[in-house]
Amino acid sequence: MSEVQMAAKRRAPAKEGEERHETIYRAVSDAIVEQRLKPGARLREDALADVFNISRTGIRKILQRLALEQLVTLTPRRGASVTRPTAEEAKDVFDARQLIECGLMPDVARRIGAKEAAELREMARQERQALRSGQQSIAIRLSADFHVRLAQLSGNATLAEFVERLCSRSSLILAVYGHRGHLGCESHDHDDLIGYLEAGNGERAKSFMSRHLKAIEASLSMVEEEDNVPDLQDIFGDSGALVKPNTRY
Amino acid sequence: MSEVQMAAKRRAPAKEGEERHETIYRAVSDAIVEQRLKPGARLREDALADVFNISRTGIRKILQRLALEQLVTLTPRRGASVTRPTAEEAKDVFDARQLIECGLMPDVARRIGAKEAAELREMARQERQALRSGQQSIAIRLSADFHVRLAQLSGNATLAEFVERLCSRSSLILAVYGHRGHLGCESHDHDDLIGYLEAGNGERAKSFMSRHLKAIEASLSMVEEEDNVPDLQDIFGDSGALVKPNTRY
DNA sequence: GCATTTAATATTGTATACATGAATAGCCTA
DNA sequence: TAGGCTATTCATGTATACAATATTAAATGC
Repeated sequence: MSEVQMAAKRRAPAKEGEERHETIYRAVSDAIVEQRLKPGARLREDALADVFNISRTGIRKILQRLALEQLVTLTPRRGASVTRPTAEEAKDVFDARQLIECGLMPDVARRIGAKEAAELREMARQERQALRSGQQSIAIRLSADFHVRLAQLSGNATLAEFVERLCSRSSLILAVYGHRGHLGCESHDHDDLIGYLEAGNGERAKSFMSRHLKAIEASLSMVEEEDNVPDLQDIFGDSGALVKPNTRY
Repeated sequence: MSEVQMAAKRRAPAKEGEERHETIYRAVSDAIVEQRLKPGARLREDALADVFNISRTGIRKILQRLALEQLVTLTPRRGASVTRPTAEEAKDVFDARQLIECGLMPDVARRIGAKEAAELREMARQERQALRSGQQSIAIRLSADFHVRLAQLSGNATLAEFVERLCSRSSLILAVYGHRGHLGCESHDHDDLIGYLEAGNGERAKSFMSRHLKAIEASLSMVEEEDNVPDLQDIFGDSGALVKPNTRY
């Protein structure tokens, strides 16, 4: 049993229904964002229900929420699986982040205070630490958290929620298209950004954020991964016929 | 089972589950957007289940989706009701529209063709017609449809979806804070906008959209409606003590 | 031996029954 | 008669049973 499952089970008994569902939602969401559940992975209702000790009813509710956030894909009569973002979706997501996150920087610069800046620095520190200790998945999530917190500081809850969704999906995109060893966010980018914001320089922060996001996007290798069930005919073509069947499988 | 229910069941025939749910979702969503279901209205699961001849299970699924889109508010153990947007939410929504819709105009101007322009003009025409014939609720929805279609033309599905949600919520905001007789969108604004877009003048379209949205927002009367259970202490304060109890209620 | 059809199995879709908690009405008391 | 308490009613939360469909395995024909 994985750590997620164990943790969830330990937490399971003493919680009220409402909070319980939220906990499970976070557990699944985190597992996806941190790539412990990889794109394409099937999420069977029974299995999840067993793991979290609730009935399928509750699981379905959570899966639907995740589906609306586009972290999982719900195929009728086929069930749920972790979304595998396409290259086009990846482009859309990063374009959206350019528009929204950059657009928010002036507002953030206007509203940020010493307390908020300190909080952000602490988040950036944790992120660096995770990177140093090789916990790349954790680092990805912390990075997303940083961007979300930033958006929240703009004071616009609606746009902050959009950014939250975009960051979740970005984590998924990084998980699929990112190079191992080269995490999206450069180590000190976030600290630099905080500096500009704290100095009240919204425009500087805006252009920095733009470059920051462009850098992340540029670091991706946008090759669509093979299907789970690859079209062998397509892969081997005629040459495949030259090989005896059982030498490969 | 009563005869009425039997008859209704016979009537409800040929749709597949998937499509059926989508139909019901649209029915409820439209009713909310068109103000046939007013903010604050309770949406009892049994009642909806009866109306649409499905079990509460399906209704709950739909209510949850609407809740995630913030068209309905789900209060634990109290059920669902049509969301009553606060003034702050209204501001957030219109700020978000400023950022996103205006930001999309250059893209739209680049991608729009004769066919798309014609389609938009037809939508604008229908909207004017609805206005002329006094169908204000319909006009509000058509206006939202116009803005959504526009966003879709940008080619960014993610941002288009955001705009869709913002427009739905805007309809709710208009329903609550809008003056009767003064619909948000001026009659010919949309036609003018199409002109700029078709001319490929993205920057002009952008600034026009900005003014257009500002005009809508400015037309609202942002007075929060009284609560269902007003805080009398807060309202009357000390002066309330000077009045004999039974002269007011 | 391979392909195609058919049976078995597994998984999701839907409805319903029961449990839990909230709102309400009636009752009792002061 | 007003205030508070209790019992009833009503609505939602949750689990489970059953139905429908997809997947897998087996069997049969070519």
